Amino acid sequence: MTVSGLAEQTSRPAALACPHGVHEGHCTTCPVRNVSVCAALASDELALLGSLSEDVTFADKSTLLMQGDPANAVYNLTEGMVRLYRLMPDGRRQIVGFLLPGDFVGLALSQRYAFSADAIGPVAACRFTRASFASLVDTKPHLLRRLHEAATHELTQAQDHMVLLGRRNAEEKVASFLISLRDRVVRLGRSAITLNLPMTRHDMADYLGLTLETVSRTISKLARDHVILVVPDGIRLLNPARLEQIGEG
Amino acid sequence: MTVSGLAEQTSRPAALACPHGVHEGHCTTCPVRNVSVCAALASDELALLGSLSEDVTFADKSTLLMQGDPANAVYNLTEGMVRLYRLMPDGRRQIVGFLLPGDFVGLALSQRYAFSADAIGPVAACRFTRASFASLVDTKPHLLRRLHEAATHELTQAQDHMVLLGRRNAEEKVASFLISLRDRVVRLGRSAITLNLPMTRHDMADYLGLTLETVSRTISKLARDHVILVVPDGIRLLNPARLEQIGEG
DNA sequence: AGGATGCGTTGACGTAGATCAAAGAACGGC
DNA sequence: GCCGTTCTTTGATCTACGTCAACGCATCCT
Repeated sequence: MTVSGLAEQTSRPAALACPHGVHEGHCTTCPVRNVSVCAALASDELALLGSLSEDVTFADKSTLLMQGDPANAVYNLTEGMVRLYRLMPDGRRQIVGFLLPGDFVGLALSQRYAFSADAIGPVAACRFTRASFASLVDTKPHLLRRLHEAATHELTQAQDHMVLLGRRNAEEKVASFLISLRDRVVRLGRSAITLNLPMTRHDMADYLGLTLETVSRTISKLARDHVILVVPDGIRLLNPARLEQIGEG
Repeated sequence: MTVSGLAEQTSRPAALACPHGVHEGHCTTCPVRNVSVCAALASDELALLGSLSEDVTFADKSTLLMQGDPANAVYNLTEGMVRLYRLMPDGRRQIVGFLLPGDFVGLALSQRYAFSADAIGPVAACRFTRASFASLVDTKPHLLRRLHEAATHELTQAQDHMVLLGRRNAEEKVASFLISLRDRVVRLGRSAITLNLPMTRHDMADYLGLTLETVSRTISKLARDHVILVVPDGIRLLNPARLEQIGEG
């Protein structure tokens, strides 16, 4: 599903943007050029980082890593979307974040993963072994500094999300979810008025502390009130052949 | 108020305990001996850190720092309790954490504070200027590493709290709040069966995403069910003179 | 002493959102 | 094509928690 019509917001500074101006916006094709670390690295380090990584892909719904597993790898997303979540023993799930291209998974450098992660649709990523990543970090203080900044930024976002979960109603939750996702997508250099939502209502609900029915009703209401415009299938809309079929139908 | 009777839990590892075994448990009298950084510091660095800090106190309800203010200082709590919170424009509040002795405030090393902090009861702390703390960190990679570990640990706790806020009911929220606070106090070397709760019902509610009435009712219910034992005033209970007065009354 | 203030508890009642249920759309497999 | 599965939407109903209100108890101030 795709929604559009979100009012433009004063954009927050791109916290992880490359201060060298070497890269135009985010660089998502290769992790060594990813803005969240590139700025701290010299060219020989970039080469080293590149030699340490390998490209991997994940199918829809496949698992990148599981909560409690030994943290053997660090991933950098290059294509697609990933959900991070915690499961309670009785099956209740809390999604703690969605990852977009350019984001890292498993950066904590702790012994075990604190959450599970799986692919929403096809995903491409760069994989580092934890050992090589950790040893690289050990020898490059400025890289650690970047890492710490990234962790700090995540912490701020986590606090934002606590406010959302604890003190916002359903409509506010859905609205700020759409806006913050829109802002992140914009920072990747994508469209500001149309937003693709590859995750299910269930995913959104588990992210927002709601049920899938409430999410569905709330989105319906936002569309009814003309706050957003729902485009059930953006791909088909943009495909003339299929459009004709719709016209014929 | 004080509660007791919380069942013993398998204790989590003290993530920030001093691995050198130099200190018995937490050292709360002075920040330079605080376990969360001590392990990474040599004696000359400890001395330097000590010379950079100054002891300060805060009265009940006074403000240590405010969201959005320039982050000029880092504090290390030595006595008392502090609440960290975000305010929404309409006054709704989300408490994102309570600090105990040994905890740091303002460690993010970012330009501005991401939350407000104020004292719950009298508080003692050590204060570092941000500049001196940051320059010290700049020259000591291993200290930065400790800092990053601390941030990572906080992030894990933040995710725990998201699960609580998004997917637990009122009774589960209050129960896990009491248990996790108990665990933290135990790690400070204090009593495991009695827990002091200096914050108000309102504070707990704003931490747990509830109203103060629901918190009050839930605690009453836990006491009625003999899950916890509520001691309205532990100080007075332990004071023989006052006890006699109660006996006379 | 007496009034104001803050905090906690409890009751009565209202409601946002959960739960239960049904149906349709899209998709993949055979 | 048909069937099973997954996802979404919508309606009806229920309930956990919020809201409103009253009251008791400390503490503090004058």
